[in-house]
Amino acid sequence: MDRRPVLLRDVAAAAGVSVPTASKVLNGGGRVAPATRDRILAAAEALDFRPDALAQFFATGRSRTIGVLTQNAPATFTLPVLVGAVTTLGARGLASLPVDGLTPANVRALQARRVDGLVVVGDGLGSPVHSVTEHFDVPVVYAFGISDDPRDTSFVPDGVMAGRLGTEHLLAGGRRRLVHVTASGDQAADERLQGVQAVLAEAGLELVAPPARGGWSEQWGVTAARRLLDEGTDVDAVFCGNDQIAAGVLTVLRTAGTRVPEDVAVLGVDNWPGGAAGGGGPLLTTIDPELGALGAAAAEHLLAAPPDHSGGVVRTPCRLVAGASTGAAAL
Amino acid sequence: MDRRPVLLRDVAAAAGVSVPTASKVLNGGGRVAPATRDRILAAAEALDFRPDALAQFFATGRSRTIGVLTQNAPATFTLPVLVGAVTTLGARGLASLPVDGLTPANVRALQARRVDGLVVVGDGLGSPVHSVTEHFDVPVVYAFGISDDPRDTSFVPDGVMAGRLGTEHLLAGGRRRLVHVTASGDQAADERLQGVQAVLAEAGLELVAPPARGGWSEQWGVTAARRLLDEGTDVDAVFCGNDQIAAGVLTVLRTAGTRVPEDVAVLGVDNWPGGAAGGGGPLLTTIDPELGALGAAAAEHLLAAPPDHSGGVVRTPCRLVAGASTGAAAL
DNA sequence: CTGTTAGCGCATTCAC
DNA sequence: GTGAATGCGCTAACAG
Repeated sequence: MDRRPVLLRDVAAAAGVSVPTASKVLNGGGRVAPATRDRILAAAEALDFRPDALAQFFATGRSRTIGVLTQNAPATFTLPVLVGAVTTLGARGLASLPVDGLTPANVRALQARRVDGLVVVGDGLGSPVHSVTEHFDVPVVYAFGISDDPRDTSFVPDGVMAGRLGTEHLLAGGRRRLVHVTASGDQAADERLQGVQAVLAEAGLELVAPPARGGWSEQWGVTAARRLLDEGTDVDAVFCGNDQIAAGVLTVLRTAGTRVPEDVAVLGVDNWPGGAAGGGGPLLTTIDPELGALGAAAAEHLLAAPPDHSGGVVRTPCRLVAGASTGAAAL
Repeated sequence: MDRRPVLLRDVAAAAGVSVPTASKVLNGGGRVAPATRDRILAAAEALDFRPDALAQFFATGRSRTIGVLTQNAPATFTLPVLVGAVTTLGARGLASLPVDGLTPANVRALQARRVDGLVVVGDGLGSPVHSVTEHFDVPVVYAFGISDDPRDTSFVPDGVMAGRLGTEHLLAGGRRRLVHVTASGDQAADERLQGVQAVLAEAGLELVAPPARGGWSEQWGVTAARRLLDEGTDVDAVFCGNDQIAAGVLTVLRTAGTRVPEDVAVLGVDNWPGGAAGGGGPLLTTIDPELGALGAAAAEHLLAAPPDHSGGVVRTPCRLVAGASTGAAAL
């Protein structure tokens, strides 16, 4: 269980070479005679040599640890990003040091720990993430939030694609009279709306009413839906900016005796538990932003790139989750 | 950005002492004159000294990294446990090395990495986790799965408590005629049932029908509910073994014109998105197993304990999430 | 191609 | 109480 571990010097001795030579070979390294190389590899194999990671890190100056700096860890949307990043790193043999709060103290902690790279997880498109790249001499990537320094690379969900996917789905289902209920003054909302309008335009259509813009809440969904009913707008699909709004809309429509999806289809965004499902299979059709994949993509970027100083914003794809509310799944 | 870092020898020099002395002081260490101690601390502070973590790890032989070995990472219930553990560790300055799959190769990888401890995340109570404790000379703890070696410490959700909480909630709501629909041949199901029966017994009641035991699926919920209706059992609450079953039950009841919660209350377990919510607030009342907290507790155990070789199974508490299906929240 | 010489930064013996 | 000596295990730079 704790016999003296096999050291590199043991391997070297067994192979009849010096320690540095063995080191080179085992690191895939430099010019060594094939014969001796084989001898060394054989010896390492035979002795079950496993290099002391700590010594290696110390000697090379790399920790094989990546910092994950979240702006707001408890947040709903942060978690999947965190998981995606951490598991991706783990699969590559890299440890993660998750730290919550973009504070100077945390930045210092990460520096002290000598992380080899940093994933900064933001809190959505609402507010930019303050760049911390300057404070590190290792690569930094931003996920689910856009760095306020354009030279940084940021990964965010593709909001336009969300809008497009949903709208295409509705059109494919034969809907033609769409309205959009969403939040105002929010970039994510703007992008989704943009996607909606683009697809409609390509189909020679447009929204049957101006986008209804309020907040992200279920309450806003209720309000907007009531307004629609009051105004008697002729509608066959309500595309909501998120699932909460959709939940509010659904409640009102049902209460009013409107059949979903027969009379009106309803569609949300986020694939968020609170609104996305109910008894009898997926209820609400929604767009999943695939935040886990986003976190993974950001992590991969960190590893892949000899810091490609391209910078900029990378939009990662989302996915439609068909449910009953658009008639795509049985109730 | 990358000025030469401040070394311990710089601090020592500034304080006019030797390196070892400075080392002792900064490690909270041994017998040093208060005067010099203060001088050293002041110097460290002034120079903004941060010890090189890599060198420290190397010298001390500890990596401040904890392995997280999951049996099935993509699994639904594994994720919250992972997050709980990883964030808890991170908050304590410990990195995590998440590795999926309980394979010899992965065990070796973790050993090579010289982790200071290991959290093994299982896949529920269904099957025991094969103990890997023997392969490590650092503490190992098991979460969301029970090690097959009784000397290990395992953290699992308290199933009996889940049954108790739900039943107490139903009784508090005035329900008296309960049935229980759950899976068969499953320890988690057994525990929940046990909790249900215990509380009923304490209230001088019993289930109005034998527990209906099938699978964990929504389909089983449908089947069981139909059977109940067919048999005309007089019931005012259906406690389901999980949310999926509850979803099936709900569908049938509604279709049959039974009012929920007026005529019959329905309750699930898991707080699982697919069944737990719908438009208009939390729909299904359910029991949240608090798996994040479970993962956190397991991690804490690893750190807290001078390996308390107590071993055994620790049950972590769950929480009732009141929803509309038991009349606890407005529809 | 190979081995010799250094040194990474810190913590831990011990003398003094 | 303090400092001088030593070693952790490996990799990197040079010399042969």
